[in-house]
Amino acid sequence: MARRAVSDDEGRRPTTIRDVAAHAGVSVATVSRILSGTYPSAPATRSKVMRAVRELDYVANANARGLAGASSRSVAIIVNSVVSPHYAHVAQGVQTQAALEGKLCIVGTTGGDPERELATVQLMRQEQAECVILVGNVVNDDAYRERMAEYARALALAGSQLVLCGRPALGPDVPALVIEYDNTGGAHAITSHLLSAGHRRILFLGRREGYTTPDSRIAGYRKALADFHVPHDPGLEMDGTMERHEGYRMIRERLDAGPRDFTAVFAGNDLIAAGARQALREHGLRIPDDVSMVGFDDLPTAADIDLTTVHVPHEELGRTAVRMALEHKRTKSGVADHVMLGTHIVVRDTVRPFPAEDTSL
Amino acid sequence: MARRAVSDDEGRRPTTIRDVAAHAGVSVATVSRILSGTYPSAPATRSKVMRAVRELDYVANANARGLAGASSRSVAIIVNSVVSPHYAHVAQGVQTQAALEGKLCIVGTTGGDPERELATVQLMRQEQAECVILVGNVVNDDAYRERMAEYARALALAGSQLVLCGRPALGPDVPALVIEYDNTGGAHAITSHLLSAGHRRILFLGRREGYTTPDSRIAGYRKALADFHVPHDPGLEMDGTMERHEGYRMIRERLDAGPRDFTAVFAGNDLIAAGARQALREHGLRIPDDVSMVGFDDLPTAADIDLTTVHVPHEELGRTAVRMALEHKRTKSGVADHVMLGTHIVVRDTVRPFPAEDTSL
DNA sequence: CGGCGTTAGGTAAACGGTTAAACACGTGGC
DNA sequence: GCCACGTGTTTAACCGTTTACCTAACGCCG
Repeated sequence: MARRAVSDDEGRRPTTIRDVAAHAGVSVATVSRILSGTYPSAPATRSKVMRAVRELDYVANANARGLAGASSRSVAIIVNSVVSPHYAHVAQGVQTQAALEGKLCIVGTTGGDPERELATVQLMRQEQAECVILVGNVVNDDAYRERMAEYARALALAGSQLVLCGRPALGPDVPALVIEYDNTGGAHAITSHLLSAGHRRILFLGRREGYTTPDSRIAGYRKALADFHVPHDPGLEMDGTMERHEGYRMIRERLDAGPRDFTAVFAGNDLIAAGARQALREHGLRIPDDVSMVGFDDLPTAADIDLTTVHVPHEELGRTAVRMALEHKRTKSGVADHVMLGTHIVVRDTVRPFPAEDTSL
Repeated sequence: MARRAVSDDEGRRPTTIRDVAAHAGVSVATVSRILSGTYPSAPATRSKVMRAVRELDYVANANARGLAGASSRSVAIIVNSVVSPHYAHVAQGVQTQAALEGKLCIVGTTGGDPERELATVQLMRQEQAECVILVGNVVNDDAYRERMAEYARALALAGSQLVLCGRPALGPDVPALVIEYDNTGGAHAITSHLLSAGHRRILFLGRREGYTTPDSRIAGYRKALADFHVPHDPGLEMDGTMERHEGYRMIRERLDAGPRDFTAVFAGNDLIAAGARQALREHGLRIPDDVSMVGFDDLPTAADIDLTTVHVPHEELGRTAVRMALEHKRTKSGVADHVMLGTHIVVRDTVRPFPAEDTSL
């Protein structure tokens, strides 16, 4: 008794495992076993089944499979935006490693809105994602952190795993993995690079109090100043977000406000650097002849403008996130749950020595 | 009769709709109906249920939901690579529109390998994606096309929908939507821009015979030459893929091979342009003073290097793909199934007039 | 006061797989 | 000749929802 006696060709029900079983003359269970591969089976049966699968062009229904308890699911990644190169490269790493492990990758974007981020995590929980990877910069707020910790616990309870990628840990007993990279160290190194070249008035572009990434970058900047015994002038730190046009705006405003009072620029990331560079050039200032400049991230754009910058292992960040999450789920919490990847500076051609009038070093 | 009498706190089964029903003192069906919202319900019952949901932190299992026939599923996008800006921007559009329609977005990458692309489509079919969006450049091969047509039919049969985004149609009776943009027109326009400025020897970078995107761009280039009665010199077309380092290589090889025999460069896309620009500068050639240059795509990098280029509506491409697919599924094939989005040139600062010695125009 | 439309909620059958347990069927040991 | 055994397959019980169908309760009117 066919479920549908009508013979309309259009809306025909897709082939199920039952159809395959019938076509091959075996039971449904046998087909399932042979397809999962995880069971002994007679070669003759096997080939019968495979032929049926091919002839009917059968593919298993992932929903049914997931429901029935077969584990292979998917990996979720949540980013601010797909077009931002920083996120894109991490996403690429996640995608690569996920494919390697035979899982697929569902992405959500938040546009930087913590509310949407929280909501998206819930969505991924619904979706039964094997792990949920949260990437990058976020507001550093207690209430937010507490909510996220709650979600981490909910995910763990559902057999999933929260991974924080490029952002600090939530707290000591929150079941989340953390993959960081050394923002402060990188910022310290590249600021030192400028200081060693003799620069003393270094403009920092992209401060944003209460946001994890700029906060730790500026911390490295300040520490380097202190190490070189250069007095810290808060007036040299400009507020702004990590976008190209913000870099443009900040330089613009600075130069419009009065005479130039800096010899070098530390852009919070390479995008800001690109925007800042354009504004500087529009003001007739050449890099590095008139002003030295460094950035952060080592995005492709840095190569275009020959920018000395800090290399961040974006793809490895993403790959490691997936690898660790899956590993952690296999061997229940045997491995480390917090790693810090290194950064290093990439010297190109945007820094010139500056003859220090005051060699207090 | 609890499924598990053991009281281990760790591996507790996640809460199901049954738990919610029990906790609220109603039946499972009622909970389901109230959560889907699509049913009358007494306010009292409603609030009881909502409270239970909140107290138990319940989220529905998407697999079960999908299995049981609730339609809201997900949108799949398949791209060459997430980090390539071209794909990233389309992906952003897809992601945006999907979120707007309340669906989430699963992505697959192919690395440009047709085999992997085919495999990924199968994966998405398993996953019950509402539509499968294939983005961008691909080999133009009959066998491949036939296989993809097969998959399009399989998807349609399973209630899904194949969408080709930025690539030509498969054939007249293949159930696939096509969202294209005007490669040939854009290439024609920007080549004309160079020709109008007096350039006659225009080097084309990034020919790749049998690939849809470069093929149609070079077609526009040739047509513009013909329209201006400029003899076509195949020696001015250089083979290469659409990557930055390829642009660098091509210029490098050209200039190493002999004296410069072109006054302008048409880079197959902006990435090639960026690479080519670097190679030209290393040879002491300035843009646009010594050599004019144009690109294609209008990626962010084009703004960095002030490149005159062709704007492609990447995000809109992605958004339209999702919108049309979903629309098409609602109103069975009422709407158009093939649209061509326009392109236009963006004039920046990489083209200078070239005093023509031969004004055959 | 009994019949009836309406409304809110319950019952149970799918959905398409997986998998533990039962089973059929030679095979070799005693 | 009987039994324990291993191999390959089937049977049937789930997995967590949705939803078609049914029922209880409640006015309302003749």
